[in-house]
Amino acid sequence: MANSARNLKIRNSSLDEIDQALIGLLSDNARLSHAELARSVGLSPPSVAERLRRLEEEDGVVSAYTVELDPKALGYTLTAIVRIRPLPGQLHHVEKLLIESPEVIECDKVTGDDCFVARYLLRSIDELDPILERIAQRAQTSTSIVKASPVKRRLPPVP
Amino acid sequence: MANSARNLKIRNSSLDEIDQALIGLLSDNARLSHAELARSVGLSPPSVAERLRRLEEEDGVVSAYTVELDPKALGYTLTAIVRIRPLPGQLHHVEKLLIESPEVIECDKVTGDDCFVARYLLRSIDELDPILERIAQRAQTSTSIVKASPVKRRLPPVP
DNA sequence: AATGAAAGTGTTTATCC
DNA sequence: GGATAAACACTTTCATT
Repeated sequence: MANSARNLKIRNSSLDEIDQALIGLLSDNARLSHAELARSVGLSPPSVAERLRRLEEEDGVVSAYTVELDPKALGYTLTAIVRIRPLPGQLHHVEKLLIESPEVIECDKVTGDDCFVARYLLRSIDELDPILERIAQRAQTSTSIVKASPVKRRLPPVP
Repeated sequence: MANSARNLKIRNSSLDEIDQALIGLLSDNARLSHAELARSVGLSPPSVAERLRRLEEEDGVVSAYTVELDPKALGYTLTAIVRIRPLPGQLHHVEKLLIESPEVIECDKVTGDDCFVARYLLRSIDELDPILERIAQRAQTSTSIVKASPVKRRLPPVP
């Protein structure tokens, strides 16, 4: 599976051009049929199905097919990146608070003075202060508002 | 489309339970067939197709179907979050450098002292210093290594 | 908004190379 | 690893409610 001998092959050499093409096509539209993919890469549909099975189950390179939602269309007009340094003894409370906040769409625990880096989706700037006030009881925070996203979330380079 | 009168409906009221269920099912597996989705939500396949068309084209809530790749399976063992403050006059050079670096999988331009927050995927810790050295000519940086991800990238809350 | 029917496509399994 | 063929399943369009 993902940690088998075959995996070493991927880390050390690379996926062939057809696998790369399949990943590229699916990253643009994960709902393309095997038949459509097959026409694009010049293989038969069963061959495409077998390659995808290997990418998913053997190599573990493809971990999921998912949907992207447009935050704006859902009314989220603002993204904030908040660095959070819990006060002594508050680390677990803070981590739990972040995990249980649905407006936190991503949170990493990092080295350095700031323990957490969280990404918040907000409906308006008015939501920010109450959120920070709640954390302020347990942590120091440093907030940045996202003005633009020069690199929107993209795939890891495929070797 | 995404900015029509219908969009106001979504911002102010909400998607119904079936639309929410469809989004939930597709977020787990974007390749589910209309037939499978229809069985799960208790509608016919053409009704599911029509609802998805509206979510995509009219509401603009569903913006894409995509694939997730496992960074580990591709040999990326480390994630770094780097805050970057360009030196005077270097802002555009720095932004271009970030956009053109494939190891940067996400970068936001933010308010505050740090101008950019970039997420790097690295094959080993040895890659970090050369990357930072290159930026150091044009910007001050502050680097955090990701130790854990209490909240992995998740969808915006659907009202 | 949703349905059923029908025509057109797509998927999957087995077999062969 | 890949192809073909055949049985089965799904998608899409349209008329209907």
